[in-house]
Amino acid sequence: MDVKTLCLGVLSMGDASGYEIKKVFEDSFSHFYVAGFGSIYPALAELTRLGHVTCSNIEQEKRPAKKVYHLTDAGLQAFRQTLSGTHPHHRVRSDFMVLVVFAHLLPPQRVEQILATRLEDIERQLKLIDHCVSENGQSAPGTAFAAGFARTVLLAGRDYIEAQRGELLKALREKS
Amino acid sequence: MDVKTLCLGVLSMGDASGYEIKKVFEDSFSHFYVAGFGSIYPALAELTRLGHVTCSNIEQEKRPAKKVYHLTDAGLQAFRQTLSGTHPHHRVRSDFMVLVVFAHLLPPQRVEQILATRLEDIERQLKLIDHCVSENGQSAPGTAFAAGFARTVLLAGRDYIEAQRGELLKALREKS
DNA sequence: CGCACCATGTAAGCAGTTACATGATTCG
DNA sequence: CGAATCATGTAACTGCTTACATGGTGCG
Repeated sequence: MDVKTLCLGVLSMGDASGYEIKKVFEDSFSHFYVAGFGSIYPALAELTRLGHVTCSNIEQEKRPAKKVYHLTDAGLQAFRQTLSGTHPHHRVRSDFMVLVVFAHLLPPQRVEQILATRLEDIERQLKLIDHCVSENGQSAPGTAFAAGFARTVLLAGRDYIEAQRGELLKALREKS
Repeated sequence: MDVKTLCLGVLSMGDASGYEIKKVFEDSFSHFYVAGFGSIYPALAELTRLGHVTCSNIEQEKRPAKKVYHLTDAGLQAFRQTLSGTHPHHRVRSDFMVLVVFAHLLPPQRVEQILATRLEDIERQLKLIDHCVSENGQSAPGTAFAAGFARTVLLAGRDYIEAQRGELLKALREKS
């Protein structure tokens, strides 16, 4: 699953500019996919070349002109095709977990800070999800399921850290 | 956090060959970091060049010779340094979530299969973690914390899918 | 007056994946 | 007898990140 495919997905929910697509990535997809301008703009150019999207230049007053992209039938078909052939991977790459595993090589104070930072990040993501859910009144059924899934998993992680942080720090302080 | 750093981490737990390091990645780290031979072998070569590890050729009977790597003091110091400067990111890249969000574009049967596959993957990872925990009697305190965290999060995800799958499929079938 | 937001792009570089290449041993 | 395990590596490719480049508007 690449950025091109995700852009098709965003555009299947309505026309948008590259800048607006980036915002959807940040606001709604950030808990399972991250992408910056450096990958989105080239992806949109390539999709235009392939005929999966069309592009209109929209002049604006008191604002820079923007390029609004629109999903074509061929694009929607290609998106469906890609979804059909995609295995439901779910990969985590967590520096947080690495830091925790090797916590005994760090000052306990630093470990405390790592846990606190992780909790803050979780809280931020929870707020993002709640905001999305309250804003998009009736969206696709999958969106609600995905939001609920993410919420549940984040809450479980938060509660675990809060419940076990004392134990971990005690063990680390005892060993040193 | 790159593969080089992770290799230093594995070697901080004891000498190992590239092949054995790969097994540690698969058995113990797979739920938060994935790496293949194509990144591990070049990483070890680079670490040797940097003096972070030393390498001994060990001939074996009825088995190919292997290169056993050993962490140097400089290597451990470099590892600690890297850990100190690493922000505890926790990024998820989930094709599963993408598929769920756009479930309304797929046949309900396929969605059912996606959820089932995800449940199988979770079950597999849970078994891996339980196996690691039971094998490594008394490891570092961070390892136990990390295993518990991963376990908790996986269980929460599994339970959510099991509780909500019926609702999702009902909604999808109603719309089509 | 400085920062954040709106808006689009390019180019260099890096990390990691995938495929290829080789070959003995052991187990079912 | 075929598949899995043990064992190491290279090379091409891909996909993404980061930094650069530009510039008007609105807010505190």
